[in-house]
Amino acid sequence: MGEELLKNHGLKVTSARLAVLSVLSSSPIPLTAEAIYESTKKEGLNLSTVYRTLNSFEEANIVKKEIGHNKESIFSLEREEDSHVLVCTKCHKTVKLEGCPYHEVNEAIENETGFVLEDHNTAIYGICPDCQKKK
Amino acid sequence: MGEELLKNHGLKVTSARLAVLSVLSSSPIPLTAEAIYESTKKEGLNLSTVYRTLNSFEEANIVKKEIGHNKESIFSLEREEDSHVLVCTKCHKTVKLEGCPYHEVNEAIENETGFVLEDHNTAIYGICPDCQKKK
DNA sequence: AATGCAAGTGCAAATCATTTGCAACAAGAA
DNA sequence: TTCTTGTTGCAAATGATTTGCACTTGCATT
Repeated sequence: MGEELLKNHGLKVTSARLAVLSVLSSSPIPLTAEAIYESTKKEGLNLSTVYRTLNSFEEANIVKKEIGHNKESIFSLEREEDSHVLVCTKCHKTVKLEGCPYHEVNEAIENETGFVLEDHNTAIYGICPDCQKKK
Repeated sequence: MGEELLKNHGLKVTSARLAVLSVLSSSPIPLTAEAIYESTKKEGLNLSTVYRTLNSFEEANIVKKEIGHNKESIFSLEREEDSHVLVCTKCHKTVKLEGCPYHEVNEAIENETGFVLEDHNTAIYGICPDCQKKK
């Protein structure tokens, strides 16, 4: 399944890329390079290969790279609809949001200032109701 | 002038802290630890002292720490009004915004989901009108 | 003003995420 | 199959930030 995708984006089909792609496509939330590396242990990928793969994917617009809660990069497949996820910084539970909550606001800023805003993150961090109780 | 501030927050008054404070208070935009270090060259501070100072300041809620455009931490004084800055990623020109553009949206998300959102960044990145023309 | 102790500091070394140089290797065009 | 070029592994480099340790300083207490 990943083969098509890779070819369409002008990338050679390799087992490393297929492995990374498969991990990403089965994850509902953005992952760190490290996490992807762990999930591909069976394929025996090298961590730097994972990084290089993710970077090619990003250039090819197959994945989106954002900055995670602790400054590490996190990667997720570029999906059609821009869905956003709330992530609890305590328990890592996640909740999907419909659409992009910041879309209108950003558009307004662009119109008022003439700036073109950088693509924003799809992961929004906070503390979930359960973890608030556990306080 | 910084002495009061430090004491009020239960921090010892040291020359390092006063120096960092003075650099921060005369900057309209958030700075990296490196930049602060450079600006305090005359005082001969050690870079790790700058980091430690900034971290104490953050714990004491004197400064706000955010993630800059290239993943480095950037620090700014915690000012009363939450003013936001647009920063051009090409020329680094900055534009102040009035108030917090994301306030209502975030509140809505909190109400809908029960999450308490993490404090968000005051630096918003994009490309300014001039740099767009220079394309 | 002298003293004592906890907190602050400099320095060098450690750490963490990420990148890079280089040699070996595999994908896909010819 | 062969050739060219992109891809990978490995180990070492990098850059931002942190930390261990010995020394110094702020400041509360004599």
